[in-house]
Amino acid sequence: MRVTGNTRGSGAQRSVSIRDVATAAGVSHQTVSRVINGHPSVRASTRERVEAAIAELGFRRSATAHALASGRTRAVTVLTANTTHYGHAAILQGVEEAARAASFAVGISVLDSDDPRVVRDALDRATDAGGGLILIAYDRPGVRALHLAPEGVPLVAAVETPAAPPAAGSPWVWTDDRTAAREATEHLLALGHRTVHYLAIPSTTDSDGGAQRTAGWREALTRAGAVVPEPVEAGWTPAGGYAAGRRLTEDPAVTAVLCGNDDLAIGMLRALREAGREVPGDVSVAGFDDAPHSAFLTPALTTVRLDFTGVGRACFALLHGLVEQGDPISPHPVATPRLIVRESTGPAPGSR
Amino acid sequence: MRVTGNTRGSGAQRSVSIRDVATAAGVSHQTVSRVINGHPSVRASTRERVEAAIAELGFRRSATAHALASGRTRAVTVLTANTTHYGHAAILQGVEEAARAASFAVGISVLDSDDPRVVRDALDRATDAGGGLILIAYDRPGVRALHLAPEGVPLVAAVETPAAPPAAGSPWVWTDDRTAAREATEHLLALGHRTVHYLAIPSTTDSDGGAQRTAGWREALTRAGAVVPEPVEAGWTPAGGYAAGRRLTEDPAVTAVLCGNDDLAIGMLRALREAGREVPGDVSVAGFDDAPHSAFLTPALTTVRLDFTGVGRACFALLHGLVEQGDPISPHPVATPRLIVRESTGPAPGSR
DNA sequence: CTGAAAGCGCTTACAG
DNA sequence: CTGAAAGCGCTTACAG
Repeated sequence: MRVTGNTRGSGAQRSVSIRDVATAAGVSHQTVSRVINGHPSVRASTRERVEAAIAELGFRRSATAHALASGRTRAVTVLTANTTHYGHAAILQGVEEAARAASFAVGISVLDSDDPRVVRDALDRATDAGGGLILIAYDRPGVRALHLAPEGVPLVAAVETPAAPPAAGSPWVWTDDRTAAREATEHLLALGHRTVHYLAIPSTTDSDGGAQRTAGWREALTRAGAVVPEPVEAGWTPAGGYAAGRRLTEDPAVTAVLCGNDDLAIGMLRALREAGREVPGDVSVAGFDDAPHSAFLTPALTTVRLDFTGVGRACFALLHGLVEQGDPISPHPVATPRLIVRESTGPAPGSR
Repeated sequence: MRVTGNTRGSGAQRSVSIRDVATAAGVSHQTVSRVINGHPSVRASTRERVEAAIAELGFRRSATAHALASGRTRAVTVLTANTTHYGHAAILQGVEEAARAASFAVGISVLDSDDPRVVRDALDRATDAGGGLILIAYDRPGVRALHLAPEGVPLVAAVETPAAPPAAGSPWVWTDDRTAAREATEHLLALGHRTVHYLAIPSTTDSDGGAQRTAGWREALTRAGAVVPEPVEAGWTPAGGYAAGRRLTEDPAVTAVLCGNDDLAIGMLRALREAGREVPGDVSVAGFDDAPHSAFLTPALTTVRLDFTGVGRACFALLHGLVEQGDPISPHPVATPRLIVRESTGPAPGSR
């Protein structure tokens, strides 16, 4: 869109440049540049005159010209497979919040599939804009983007809990899902359940030790000497949880189900209800996320609260440090997840 | 961030310019510009050479330089009060989808409050980037932004259903909430309920006839000769619906409640449950939105499906037409909402 | 402390 | 059909 040359009477139009300000203040455009960049070596009186002219003319620096001339784009773009899932949306919110505080613009680009061409194209477009990249690598498209991202582009990723401590310099942020899954499972075990079944979100870690949410669950089971059932992958949505849940409800031995996210738990709850099984009387259900509505479900959902907004903020902070001060990257987990016990989990049937 | 001058061995670095391509192809950078812009007057053989050079060097046009030189930024930024509410997130998804298809970048800026300074600041920052604006004006911050937006900046807004047909040239997109609310209310009335109570989301229309969702509800009631209870404003969240719901449940005359969105309905459902009232046996509840989990609640929620993604796509299409072809703006509603009857609504108690 | 010059990577007229 | 020149609105050294 044309942003130059059409100053309407209304005024809010961009068109006043650094040169206009310079003329009005009786200095060179150079000096105006120094003032807007907070350069120290400007006489106080000069600075004041320039600032007055800026205020009067309503000058705003062109982000475009600044980016081109300086080689630094004050922007990040987040690549994500989805904007409507609670976790993804909350991360975006966190990024935006932190970016705004630092006067960075935030772009968004959604990854439609994990087709390499699609992902590469998204990466290219995000890179074209200049600025850094934040990847939400919780799913296949995101992980693919992480693998395909070009060298040299500043980048931070929100990832699943890594199996092993990542190499220093890996620009990763995560929550400690393994511990969280273990605790949730232990909670269920302590309630007298013989074992805990697991409805998994799709795993993204093909090779290196598997998903840590799954690992934490398995660990708790193993420690307790419980049978470890086959985890069932259910996707991300309530519909997925429902479909997988219907199969699980056919097995009377199932008395406790841990779900990879709250949406899955909602589907599971529904499947249980249709099968005539009481929650938590017959079956206990726990989720992951603590989405805003989870506390208001009936039964209110026991779930692991994950600080997605914090993950978003941390991603931005890391990236910002990287591009502004050239900070060394240290991969790090963000705030520990916390188990919120509500109504959907209870004593195993016949355990008392 | 620095995007120039550091071509790592890995290659994916930006640094090859139009001039590099020109040299490689043995033409002027001018001609390269023509080729990448699809200008017709380039000899086929020349074009091929240039295209080969582009492919070989991995050239990508700098969006920044293009924007500065041409005065057109191929980008839109969406201003919204929230990214986690389903409706807002789905609109964003729709915008992104359409923008991607048109090779536009999409930025996002969240409006923290309706404080004019905050809103003006967000508007300024969004404008600095160049490109057009899409406002989600479903709430006070968004409506404030609509009022405060500078003239001359290309802009489209997703708005509540206007009370009167807007002036030609108003860059607005909406769903027909009035009809939708009327139909949902009629559905409840047809079930034998004496009247329908209304849990409202905050209205943004101060002056011009009030919220159309409310108006549609009122209209249905009036036509049926039913008592019109005072609508109760409940915010946007499940917590808000719950709080307002608790008050409503104290009134035994309440047998049907229409909620301004599904989150409110979830809170209402919870309040009813705690009060020991059956749904739909004692009280019927209907929502607005048809969020993905609404079909899986117990009871599954009767609700009005709103095509938020379609709204997002329409917003972009309008804006795109405006900035690219200078299309005249025609304000228009998007796909008609549809009532989805599920389990949470049923015959009035004692009506049969 | 401040200004004149050159340049960021493109596009836009203007010539030919 | 193609090239040389000027310019978009800034910043970055370089002088003084």
